[in-house]
Amino acid sequence: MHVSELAKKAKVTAETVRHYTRIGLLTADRDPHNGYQVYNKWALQRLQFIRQASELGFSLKQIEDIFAQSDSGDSPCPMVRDWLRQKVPETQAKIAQLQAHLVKMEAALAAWEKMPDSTPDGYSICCLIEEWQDKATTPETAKKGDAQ
Amino acid sequence: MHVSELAKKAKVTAETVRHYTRIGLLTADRDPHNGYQVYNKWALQRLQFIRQASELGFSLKQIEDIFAQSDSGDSPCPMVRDWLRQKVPETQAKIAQLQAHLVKMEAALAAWEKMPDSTPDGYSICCLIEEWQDKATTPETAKKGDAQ
DNA sequence: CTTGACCTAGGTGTTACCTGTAGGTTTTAC
DNA sequence: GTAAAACCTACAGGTAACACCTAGGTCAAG
Repeated sequence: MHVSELAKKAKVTAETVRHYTRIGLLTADRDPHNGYQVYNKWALQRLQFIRQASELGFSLKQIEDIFAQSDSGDSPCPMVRDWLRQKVPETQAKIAQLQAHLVKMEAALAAWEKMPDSTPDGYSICCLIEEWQDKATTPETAKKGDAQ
Repeated sequence: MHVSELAKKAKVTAETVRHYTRIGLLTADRDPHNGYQVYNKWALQRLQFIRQASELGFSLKQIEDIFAQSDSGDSPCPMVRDWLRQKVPETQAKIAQLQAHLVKMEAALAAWEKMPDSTPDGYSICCLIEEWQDKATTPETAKKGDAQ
């Protein structure tokens, strides 16, 4: 099958398929007739695997490593397990951060119902965002974990 | 103050300050003596604003727009409010997705305690990830049905 | 006067794609 | 029976939001 067909089957864009092919995550034969990329069913399986892993938060680089391990005849499972164990607390942290933001946003939206729009006066840019700086900057939730 | 001092005060890296300056989010005077960038307290305020907005999920592009609006004498508040209103459901969706992943990961880790590592056999790449494909993907989402 | 900490500019690297261009192929229309 | 429309392809370059690197200029201390 060609790029688009494979893409449809895996519910990704054709460009994504090309991207994965470019970086070597997928391999394809060439149709001698027109030079098109031709994928087989193993490519579909790999692609589905990539999407699964990707959705779980694995980077394409890591997925490449998994494939390399697998292709060299070793089980990638222990590696994957280790990564996942790391990912659990990371994901929890991300969720916590997003939830904090959500709370901020909702509080802000609620508060702003009563606040007038502030015209910039040289002191403040947008009271809507600055307001929170005072109340909302997390005192104990150090956000140094932002920089990855 | 120079780059590093400003960076320290806002708890970002000097590179970040330079980046924001390069793209015009921050402005600086030049020390005529040596050509160093010199920031004032308004720059610090803007930088803190950028960080606040950024953490709320605004892109630098959007922040640029907020500044442009603000600098042209109009209140950016209505714009910001609208964006935030959009962001709330988006954030909720992200949280839901992450939580789903978390559940998957934890379930997988638990299940894998009892599963053997699979050596690649040509059929499967890593059972640890593939296993879930069956359980975790929406059951009715049959992936055939292509009219080709 | 050298060491080390800081600064400059511009450039490439990163991640995971997306967009744009130029052209080949297949289908539909007359 | 051919010509335009519709759809496909490949490859180059762009995007966000920085980080890092090169190669050098500057400044206070020893």
